[in-house]
Amino acid sequence: MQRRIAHLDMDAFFASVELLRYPQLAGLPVVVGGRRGTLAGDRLEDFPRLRDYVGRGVATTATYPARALGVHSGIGLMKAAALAPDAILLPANFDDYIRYSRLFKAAVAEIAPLIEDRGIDEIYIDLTDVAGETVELAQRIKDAVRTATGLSCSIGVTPNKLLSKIASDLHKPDGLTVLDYADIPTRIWPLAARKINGIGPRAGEKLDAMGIHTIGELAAAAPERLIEEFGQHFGHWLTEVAHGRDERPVVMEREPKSISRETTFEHDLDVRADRDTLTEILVKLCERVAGDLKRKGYVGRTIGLKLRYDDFRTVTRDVTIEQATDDAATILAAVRSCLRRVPLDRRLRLLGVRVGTLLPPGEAGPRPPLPGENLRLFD
DNA sequence: TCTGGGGTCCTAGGACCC
DNA sequence: TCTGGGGTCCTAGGACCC
Repeated sequence: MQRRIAHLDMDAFFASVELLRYPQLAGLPVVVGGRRGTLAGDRLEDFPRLRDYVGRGVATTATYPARALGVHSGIGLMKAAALAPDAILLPANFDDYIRYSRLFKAAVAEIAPLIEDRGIDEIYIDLTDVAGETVELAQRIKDAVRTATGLSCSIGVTPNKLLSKIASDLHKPDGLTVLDYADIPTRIWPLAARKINGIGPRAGEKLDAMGIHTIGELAAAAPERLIEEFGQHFGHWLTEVAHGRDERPVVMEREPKSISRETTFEHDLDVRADRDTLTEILVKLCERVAGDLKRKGYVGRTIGLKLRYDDFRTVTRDVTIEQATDDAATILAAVRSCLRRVPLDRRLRLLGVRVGTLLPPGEAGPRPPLPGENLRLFD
């Protein structure tokens, strides 16, 4: 039986939440990003402008008027300032966004409970067993989200997650798009291959170089050629998605695989001259990761260190310890052993700490045997 | 004055085991 | 002048996503 899967994406989520608080900014180019700062007053002329920003932040979200000027999420704020110097720059208020995220998800769950979380502003919804005609149902969900939050969203409904993700983006903002397999040649194939979730900048570039620009051209490409260029797994997947095939289920719960914290410094730090500062940062990162683990009730066995040099090269080292932990001092000791294995001949711009191989609450059983420990002869 | 922070998944080689 | 084959775990890096 054919499924009915929705993808719901909040429109310019962070920026839209900010506009609820500052309605006087409606219709203006607004960018959310940068380090936290405080706003002075409510008058329009008191809001900080992009042109005054100095630092290493990136844009998290931009309102549609800001996007029209070329400011998209992920762009460096200094670069964005060159494109839209008069745009208003607001610091992110994550507590607010989490609050609104819970509100919209709860509103959807009242109508359709089978929801998969895809981050703070996106969900998949399995509507297969929910009664009602598709367009009316999708409109009901949009209305419920608006009533609960005052915010608009875009929805795509199709037989699978892959197509719904593409469909929800087709008529943003405030979109409602329903597609079936029969629509693939006319609605999906003309789109750029990069529109497929999972084809990023690198794969997109490589496809371009192969003369494959649209999803239709990808569907027409010889599967053997794609496998030759991209490997068995990814190559085969490219053929499948180009034809709109995707059987992934909507999954409600998932155990986390790792928990991490990282920070980019205001300016690059020198390993010798700034060693005390770096030490302090690393200790704090370990404490924050340990706090996250405790709060969420996990322990982990793989402790990782990440660092990024001033030339943006990133290296990681990790070590697996015997006993899973959520203890800051234990994590720090493991991080220290990682630090000894990494070249420290350049200035640093980032440090990060990660704990993986997590055990869910209550499953922190006996440590697994070390290699060679279970020595048995002749069995 | 380029390029955040928190994640997942895949690949690939070596160690080790049966 | 022979030296399998399959499996898991560990580590490092990279692509990608929100």
